[in-house]
Amino acid sequence: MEDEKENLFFEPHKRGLMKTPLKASTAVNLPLPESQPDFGPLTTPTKPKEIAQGEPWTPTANLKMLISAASPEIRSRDEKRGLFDNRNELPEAKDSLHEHLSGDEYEKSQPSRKEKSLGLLCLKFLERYPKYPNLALNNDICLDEVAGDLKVERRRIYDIVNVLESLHMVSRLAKNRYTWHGRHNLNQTLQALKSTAEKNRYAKQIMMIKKKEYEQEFDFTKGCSIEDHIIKDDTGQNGQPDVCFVELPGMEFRAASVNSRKEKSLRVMSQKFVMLFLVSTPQIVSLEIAAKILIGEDHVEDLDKSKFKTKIRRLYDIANVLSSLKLIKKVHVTEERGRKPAFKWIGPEISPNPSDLEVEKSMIKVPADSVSGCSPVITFTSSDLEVRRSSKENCAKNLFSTCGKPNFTRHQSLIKLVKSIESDRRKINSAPSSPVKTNKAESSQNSAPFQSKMADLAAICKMQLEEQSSEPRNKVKVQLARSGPCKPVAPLDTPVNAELELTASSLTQSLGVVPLLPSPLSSAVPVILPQAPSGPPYAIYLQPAHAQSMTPPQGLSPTVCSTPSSKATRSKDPADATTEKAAKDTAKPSASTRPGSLLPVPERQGTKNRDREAARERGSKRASVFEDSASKKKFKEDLKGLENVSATLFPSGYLIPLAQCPSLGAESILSSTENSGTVSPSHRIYSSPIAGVIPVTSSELTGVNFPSFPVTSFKLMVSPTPVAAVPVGSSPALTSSHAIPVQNPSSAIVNLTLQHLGLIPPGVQVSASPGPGTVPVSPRIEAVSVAPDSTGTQQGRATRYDSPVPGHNQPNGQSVAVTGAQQPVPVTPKGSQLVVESFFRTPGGPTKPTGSACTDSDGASKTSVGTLFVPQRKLEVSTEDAH
DNA sequence: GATTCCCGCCAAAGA
DNA sequence: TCTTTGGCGGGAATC
Repeated sequence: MEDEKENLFFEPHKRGLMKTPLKASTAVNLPLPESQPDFGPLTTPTKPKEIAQGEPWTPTANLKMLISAASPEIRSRDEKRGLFDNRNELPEAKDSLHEHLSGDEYEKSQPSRKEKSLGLLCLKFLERYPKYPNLALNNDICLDEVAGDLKVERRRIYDIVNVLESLHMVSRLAKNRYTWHGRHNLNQTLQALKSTAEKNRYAKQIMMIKKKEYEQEFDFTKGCSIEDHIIKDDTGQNGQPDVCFVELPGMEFRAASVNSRKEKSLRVMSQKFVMLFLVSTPQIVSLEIAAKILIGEDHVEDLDKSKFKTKIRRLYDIANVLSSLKLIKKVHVTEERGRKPAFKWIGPEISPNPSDLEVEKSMIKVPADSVSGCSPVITFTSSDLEVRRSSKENCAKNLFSTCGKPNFTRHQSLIKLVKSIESDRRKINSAPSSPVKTNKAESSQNSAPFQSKMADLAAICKMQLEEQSSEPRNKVKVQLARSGPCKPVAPLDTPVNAELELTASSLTQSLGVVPLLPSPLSSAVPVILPQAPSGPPYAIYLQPAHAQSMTPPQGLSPTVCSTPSSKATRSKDPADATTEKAAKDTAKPSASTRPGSLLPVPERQGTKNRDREAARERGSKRASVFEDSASKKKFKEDLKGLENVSATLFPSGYLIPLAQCPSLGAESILSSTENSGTVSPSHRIYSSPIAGVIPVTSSELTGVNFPSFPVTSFKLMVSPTPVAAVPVGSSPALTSSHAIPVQNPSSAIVNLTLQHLGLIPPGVQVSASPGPGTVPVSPRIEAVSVAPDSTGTQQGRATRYDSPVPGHNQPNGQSVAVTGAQQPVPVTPKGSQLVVESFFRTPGGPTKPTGSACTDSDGASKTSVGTLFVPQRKLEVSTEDAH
């Protein structure tokens, strides 16, 4: 039926422009283009009021109106049936009613809250456009016009559009103008989101949160505040890079503004929310859990209840829109604590990438997550080396893949960073870039036209890179290299891994990349999501690190661990000792209770602040919100100093190569205090994020195919940035980063990445000079910070530059230019687009028509497969999910 | 009392 | 400087 609408799309903006959105109060249903085919493009929407005036309100109409007002369901049903013929009449009705009814009566006739709901508004909005519009037609959307037509504030339209944009159903064309794509890109987007979610181990996070809840309920009576949850969650997310936004090639954001506030934007939240569904089994997600996960990514600043409430509000907004899209529906999950509002995914099933299934063959298992007892194991294919090797090309490609994306998220922290390293960047940037995204949403569909241009850009970039590469630069030696973060971890983990191997295979989660360090850094790092070979190409941007993010979130994590229950469970594992130790190194600093930290002074400061904060939060949750705010502010201020330091070291806003994730995951595991103990081979309880805990024996585990943790192997595009893994930002990393003078972030990143990938020997360093050619398109790309030292887990962060880098063409990766400093200058949209597409292309994946250099590398692109085993610690409670 | 979520203030970003 | 965007949270409608 939706198809029916195809080709019926009318260009709203051509129908009369309403510069100023009408007041919501006057809102009434307006005729939609679809419903009024008569409307020519140039047709001027009838003005209800005008029409109404002078027209007698018939008793029948009056009755109709009253019924409609009194019974939203009826009205809604009428709308759905397309029988809302009175749409035009409604305004009249209002006026008439106003005249005929007394004040109270009139008020009653006013649209109820439900009628003004965002969901209903979204339905109206959607009615205006065909689900599958003819792309050849002009599908522009003028927000003002829509707002006017729907008689709502433009603000509300933004809410809808932002969510739709997160699904790439619309894309911003220009100020006040969007392009309607309908559902053409929906599946692709969902696929990308799912892959991203897997990489981010959202399923695991959900599970952990649930687990913690259970623990709190049963293990100790002391109530835990939201803050506690959040903090713990944070820990659980170790190192998980915050995903800013998943873009599809050609669908990049156009407005820098869009990126500026990205980290908290409705778009990002919407994507994350959707991701939760895509990786959950059953696909039901409660708002509470979703909020916690989302907040967790925002770190310290979001630890108070007010933030939680705000998040919930936003989730409702998003949920309403998604409901209107028929992607989710509201349900309730009943748990020990009572019913919780939740939403169930009713949208299209997104099948895992075919390639994902391959992964499981031989893998090296590393306890991925220390989080409370559940220690998921990240498995890497034995062919990892090969992957790395091949990754060279990918690496180069990845490093520059982002070139094309001028509009990466740019976080404030980035701005700071940018300033601090501005001088460096100047050297680097030469390429002209425009902040504006040239690509239209449609571009994704019509990339061909850009191919040649993109190819040119790629060539240019390549040249520039080569030039740069020739330049010797100071390099920061990053020992991340081959062993990468994993190395240090490996020894410790070995025993655990063995166990895991025995039991875990079945439980593996498809989290290929697990950037899981809870480190705040992660949030700061922009990540490039590896795309499944078969999956649609997409880029994920890590959320720019907040100042807070820079500080080790782990500080919080320790807290989590400290919980009695968690400790008990964790300690059980023999591996714990080792892992914990490692974790301590990383986490301690952050631990509120542990003053002594390995962190450098700045870090400590931050840690202290954090600790203070954490202590305050936990100890005296009661602190008023105001206090929290004040303290937070103070904390932020305190962090500023740190931020400057860390910022430079850990620029945020990069794309992180997922391929690196494994290592990260390993690190995260180590860093996480909880992980090791969690897995007991013999008897485990599996808890599905959604469903709750299911006791499973090891044998069961192996034999059982967990729906919730389907093992999917995914190919990671070897992103140039091993750094990505770095982001994992374990606190140690931060520390190290500070300690290490990174003169040239890019160089460090490159080295790190290469080493990490095994492309170059640890000792070898490649100088990456950000060349003008590299043109880090987006400012977001920043220097990479590496944390070589402590624990060996380094968390370097690679920042991704948006510059289209021909680098991918260079197998060696030497030429890879990583600009530590990015030029603020945005890359030309075209270039960016090109980059993006090619960048994400996996060999198996959609072939890129464009002959851009990127493609070359693609062919070679390797993906590292990562499997995450998530053996569950025994949870005694199971959640009941409403379906 | 809890859940939903509308509403619009106001600041950031853009033109 | 004005406009566009959109984060945010008060508080009211509903449950």
